[in-house]
Amino acid sequence: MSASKKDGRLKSAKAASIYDVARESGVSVFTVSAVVNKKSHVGKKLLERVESAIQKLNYRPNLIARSLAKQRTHTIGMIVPDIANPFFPMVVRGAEDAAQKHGYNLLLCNSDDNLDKEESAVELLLSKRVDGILLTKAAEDFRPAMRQMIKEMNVPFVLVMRTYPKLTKDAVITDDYQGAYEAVCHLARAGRRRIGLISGPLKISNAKARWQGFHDALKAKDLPYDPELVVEGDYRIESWLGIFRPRLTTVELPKHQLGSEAAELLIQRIAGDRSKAVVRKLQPELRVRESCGFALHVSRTQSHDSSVSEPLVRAGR
Amino acid sequence: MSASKKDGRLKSAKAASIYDVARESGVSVFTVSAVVNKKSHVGKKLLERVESAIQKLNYRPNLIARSLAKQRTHTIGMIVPDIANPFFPMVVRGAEDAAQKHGYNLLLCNSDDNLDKEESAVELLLSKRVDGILLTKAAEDFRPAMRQMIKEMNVPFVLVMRTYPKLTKDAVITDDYQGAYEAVCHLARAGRRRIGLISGPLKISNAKARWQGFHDALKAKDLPYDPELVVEGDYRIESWLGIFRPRLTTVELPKHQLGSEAAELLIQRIAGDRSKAVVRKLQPELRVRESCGFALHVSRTQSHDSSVSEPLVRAGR
DNA sequence: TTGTAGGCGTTATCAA
DNA sequence: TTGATAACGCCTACAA
Repeated sequence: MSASKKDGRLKSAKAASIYDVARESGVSVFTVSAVVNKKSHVGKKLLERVESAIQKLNYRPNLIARSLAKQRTHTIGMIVPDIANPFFPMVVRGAEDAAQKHGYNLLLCNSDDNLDKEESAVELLLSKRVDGILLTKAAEDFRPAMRQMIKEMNVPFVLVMRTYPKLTKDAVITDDYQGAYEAVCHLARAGRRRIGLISGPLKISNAKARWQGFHDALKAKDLPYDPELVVEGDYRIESWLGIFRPRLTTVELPKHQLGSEAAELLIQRIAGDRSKAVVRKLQPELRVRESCGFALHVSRTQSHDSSVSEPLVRAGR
Repeated sequence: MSASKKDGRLKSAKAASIYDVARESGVSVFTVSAVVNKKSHVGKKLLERVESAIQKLNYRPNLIARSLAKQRTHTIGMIVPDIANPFFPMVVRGAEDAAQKHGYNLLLCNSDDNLDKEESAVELLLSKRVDGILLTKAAEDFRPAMRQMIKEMNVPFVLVMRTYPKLTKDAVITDDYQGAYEAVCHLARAGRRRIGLISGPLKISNAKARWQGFHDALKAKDLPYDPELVVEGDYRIESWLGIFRPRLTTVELPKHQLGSEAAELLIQRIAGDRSKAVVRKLQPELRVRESCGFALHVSRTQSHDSSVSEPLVRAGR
């Protein structure tokens, strides 16, 4: 009676259930459940029998059934505009790291910044009974129907990169204005007088905020604003940027942190935290490079992210 | 009896179930189920009653319960080494597109090319009863325990980017040898004599295959092999590459296709296709740039992917 | 410490 | 065309 042969027979059969284990070890399902979940003390004898039965049948708890019984899936839904857009992988990674740490998994959806896709993704995630949703936006704004959903939703919801004034939901965003402002100030202090900006499309609120910070800082420092030095690039430009000579001074968005903080916040809510909604503003990191004349590294966050950079401020001579 | 008030009350309550809908509309759960799934003809009267009840209660089928009953989750598990590695986002996007098209979702895991994490990810996915698994590898090889699991697994399994000789499982990989070989031949035909290679770490089989193709092609074309012209970069180098002047000729891996074909294959298996395992070798696309003296675009695949490039062959003068 | 039985929200079988 | 009712695999009072 070689086990391998027996296993071979069972191969294409259904996976063993808690009942199979109970039968095999001659105990009740309760006992098996207690063993599997390490709850309630189980006598040594039974424990051993159950454990060997589990081994023998290669039993693996069915998390779907557990989810149904406990009304918890330990799954987080994450909607991003496009995972292939270089901005998001690190955000997703941050979220996954935090999720993983707390025993959660990520169900990933791409919305292409298309409001219909976004809505149906939310619908789907709700039907799949995820414990919470991370909604990441790049360009498009919220549609009334979506705002309504978000408001009435009774599963936790954390917005990433976007929010709107009257929203009473959690959000994790970057302090774009401040990041640009400080970058300009820094360059000005370094004696630069012709400071330019490479940013994303100005119709996007983040890019607009950056421009505003850039603009206000110039004014504060009594420097001229020269439209010629403002480039409204698309986001793909960013991965160029580290190799220009002289290398450009940039403002790095804490992408990994963006994802991980959002996930942490979400998980806190899932755990039952009913305190007032928060909007967490993350500070970008100024990465000073040769373009500003000397190498100084000002770290304002403990960002994980150091591979790809979000372009922002550039100094000419 | 304003509906909004009633909804307000129900807000933090549990979501409506099929029983609630049945009660509300005075029919059996069967009828509701039939309406929801558009199966079995339901009389016009009942249909209307059920539909309005669904509307009123904001009923949303519980896909967890459905999964348990149907033994299908419509979820695919996808394991990647690191979504933040620029190679993978497009692969994941390809998989997601194909999955989405067939009504599947993606549960994403990062393995960091760490065999323990990889194994526990597989375990978890199996426990979550995903319908199939997409395993993407970059560097590490398969561990015996893993090979065993893959072999005995009774959920479909498609390997991406890696396989091994005796494996009798589906895989989608790139024809690295051929890609490099043809690129060199092309450059040689264009009259180039000093041809160099920028590749990934040579301990990785793909990079090795590329080097081999590069090497063999040089030999076939009677060109000298100069170790000085071979750079063993890491993969991050690739996103630089489009802006060098003269721009380098590269071999693009069909990343999106890699993901989508793998997912399509997997879904086919999930649907019950029991035919012999296949190893699909995707042909890379040679992107000819100034570095080879003229601009010709040779397309060998219908790859979606045109944003970031996988560096490969470079011609000097 | 261990067992029994009901519930979680669907689908599916078999009658009516 | 509809309606009961038993799975699906797990958790969890409540009992023993």
